[in-house]
Amino acid sequence: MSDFQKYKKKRAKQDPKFWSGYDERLETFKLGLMLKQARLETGLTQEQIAKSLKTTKSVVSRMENHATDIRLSTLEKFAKAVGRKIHVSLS
Amino acid sequence: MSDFQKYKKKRAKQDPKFWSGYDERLETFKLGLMLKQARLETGLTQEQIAKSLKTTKSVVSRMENHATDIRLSTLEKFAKAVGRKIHVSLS
DNA sequence: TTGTATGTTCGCATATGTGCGAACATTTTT
DNA sequence: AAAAATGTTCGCACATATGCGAACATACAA
Repeated sequence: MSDFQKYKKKRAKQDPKFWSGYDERLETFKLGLMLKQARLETGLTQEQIAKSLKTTKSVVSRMENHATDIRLSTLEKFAKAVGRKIHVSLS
Repeated sequence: MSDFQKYKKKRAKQDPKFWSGYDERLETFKLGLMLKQARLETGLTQEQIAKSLKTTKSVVSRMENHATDIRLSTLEKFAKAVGRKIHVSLS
């Protein structure tokens, strides 16, 4: 079962209306999940990332979970901490 | 001569130090340029985009030129106005 | 040149993301 | 089970992007 499915199931239990058609929320969640995946692939904890970013673990957690909207600079910082780069494109 | 080169030349005349090695500024400029290109391809004016976004042309101009940092939601709005979608990825 | 459309820059007010610590929850380890 | 490590959530203060109008600049057309 993927992280995505896990989250969906768990969240649906707490809040049945969560998945009732909010595309935007889905998108922002997927972004947070992307960040989480990237972090997990490095094997680092949120606290280690936080230290690298000179911030706290609560900030990192919010990025991965509740970031409704996010600045490009914030994305770039996170990417740097996990040794990657952000790419933005239009299609 | 590309838009990029045009801008560089013009800006260098006004402010000789502008291009002295600020990668981040270069990146954000390139993002604004990407937005501008996308708009020009549609043949729309900034004011038309602005109307579509229910805002003013000054806002659109800033996005294309001076946006140092920018929110994902702002990018998405602009993309929508030019009939595109934003894609964000990590590499 | 004179006007007209388009684009840029400038404060200022407002909205909202960000940084932080503390309390709590969850998972893992011993 | 108990402890330790890791992750989540909540307020609050602060930083900064965003929205706006007005003045100015630039490009194009009559």
